[in-house]
Amino acid sequence: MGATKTEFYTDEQNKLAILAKAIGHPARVAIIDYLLKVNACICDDIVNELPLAQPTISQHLRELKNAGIIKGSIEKNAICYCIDEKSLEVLQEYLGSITSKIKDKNSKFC
Amino acid sequence: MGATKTEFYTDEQNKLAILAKAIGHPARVAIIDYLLKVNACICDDIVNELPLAQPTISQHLRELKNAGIIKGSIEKNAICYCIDEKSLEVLQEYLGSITSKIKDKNSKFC
DNA sequence: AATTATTATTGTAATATTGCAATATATAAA
DNA sequence: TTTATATATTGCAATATTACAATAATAATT
Repeated sequence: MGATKTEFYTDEQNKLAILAKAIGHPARVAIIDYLLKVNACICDDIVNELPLAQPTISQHLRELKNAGIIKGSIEKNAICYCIDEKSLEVLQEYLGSITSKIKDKNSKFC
Repeated sequence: MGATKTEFYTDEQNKLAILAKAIGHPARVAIIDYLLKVNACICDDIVNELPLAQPTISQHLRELKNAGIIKGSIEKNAICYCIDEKSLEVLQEYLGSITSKIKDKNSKFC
């Protein structure tokens, strides 16, 4: 026990869960916010911005990257990270479809 | 170590992370999908729908409820769960603001 | 080549999550 | 009141996540 039964769910359900999970930590929300604020790619500035050690930031960046939320490219001797809006749109559209479905049906069930 | 440094982040960052985290498990995505499919409130039908034991479902429902994603009301001798679109909209709008910001700036940084 | 700066990896401790059996609770029906 | 039905709680084992120190790897600079 203890392990998620990934194989039971649809690919879409798993994909959405992976995306949401990646955003599901305040440090990673803060990283996303920071990447937006500075308008682009940042490297170890994040380490100075957040109260976390460099390996921890690196770990969070990897998780965001694995989920497809950010992408990184080599820039001089640093790595340049920025947001990949495509995957965020997937999640956004999912949420949008839910809220619009509920509104369409104007359901007042509970 | 091991504990998230919640107190450092803004309330909004923590709130968004809690919402996203709640969606960040395929079982909970499946529960949301099912609640939508049957168009309303469901009780232990979820237990028959998903490959998880009743206590596990109950636990996932509690997490969705704590995050404000679903709400439950007592209905006969069962409890009637359905989606509370308000909190999903918060997350949706956050994601929307990100993607539109990126598109506005038409940034090609990496 | 040695130094510096930036990011990644490894190992590990603390904590959190996932899942379930067993049990408890609560309400409806008999 | 007993029985059946639906949901919640507790306790526990397995697994995953979070965070960091130490170290490695990589690339630019001197």
